[in-house]
Amino acid sequence: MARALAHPTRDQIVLPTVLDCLSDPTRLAIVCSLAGHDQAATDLRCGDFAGFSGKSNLAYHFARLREAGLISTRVQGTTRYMTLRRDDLDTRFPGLLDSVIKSAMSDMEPWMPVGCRLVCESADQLEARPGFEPG
Amino acid sequence: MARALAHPTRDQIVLPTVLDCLSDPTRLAIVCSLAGHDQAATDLRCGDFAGFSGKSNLAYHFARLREAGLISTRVQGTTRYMTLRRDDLDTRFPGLLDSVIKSAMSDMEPWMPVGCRLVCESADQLEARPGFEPG
DNA sequence: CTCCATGTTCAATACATATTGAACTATTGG
DNA sequence: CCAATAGTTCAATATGTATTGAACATGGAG
Repeated sequence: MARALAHPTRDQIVLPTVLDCLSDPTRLAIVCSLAGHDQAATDLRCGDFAGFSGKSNLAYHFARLREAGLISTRVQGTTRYMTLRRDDLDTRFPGLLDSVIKSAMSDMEPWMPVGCRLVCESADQLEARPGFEPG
Repeated sequence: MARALAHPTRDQIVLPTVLDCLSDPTRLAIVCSLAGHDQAATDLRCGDFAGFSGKSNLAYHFARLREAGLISTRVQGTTRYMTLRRDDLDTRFPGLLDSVIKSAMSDMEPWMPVGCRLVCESADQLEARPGFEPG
């Protein structure tokens, strides 16, 4: 069921909700990972963030990010691929996402959840994915 | 007592805390008011935000803003004058404050607490202040 | 000194949040 | 069909948050 998940429209995205989403260290790290992955060949799956927290906790955070309009989730089989809604966010709040990500990247150490570097600093695990073929 | 309130150092300011502060509609409105008041002759007092909420609730929000490093509070007699820590924030998180404020200003209506326009849209009350003298 | 205004502190409340583990629902592959 | 995989949903918990009103502290004005 629920083949297509509910996403807010561009103009349903509201600033306080977005900021609240970004204020959580785990979610901020997720967003940074997605941003750093922007031009890669594949989107990231839930499982790629296994180092961040437990599965059920990740599902919770992904739902919050999706409902706030920060990410879009594409369902494909049993896996879900996530993308940052860059265009929508840049249109709605110009410059916001860039400055947040840049600020976050410059000093993550104090607040970043353990295991984030797995996704942030390398794409090695991508090649380790079953069925992965480089572009 | 407590002639000088505790303020965090510039490098003690952390991104998630700042975002969390800005994610509350009341605090976001306060910050916007302070930003819009930047080049005026006087700083804003607690009482200038009376329309936002009750006194004790405002004290709570101002403490949060101060402890997060967003505003600095100068005590003078029984009144407290507030300023945005623009330089510190711009140094620490370049572009962040501007984009947040610009985004907030562009569509406040949906989330802004009642009474905000009192401070945002006019400076009439400044002249109504006891002892106010225009520059 | 006494009144008044400004703002804080405290206790109580109602509510939201992040995190956990266990149970459940698909979907894929042998 | 069977087993494994990916991820959700639910219930429980612990903790943080915003908001309120009443009581308190402090400084200025008559």
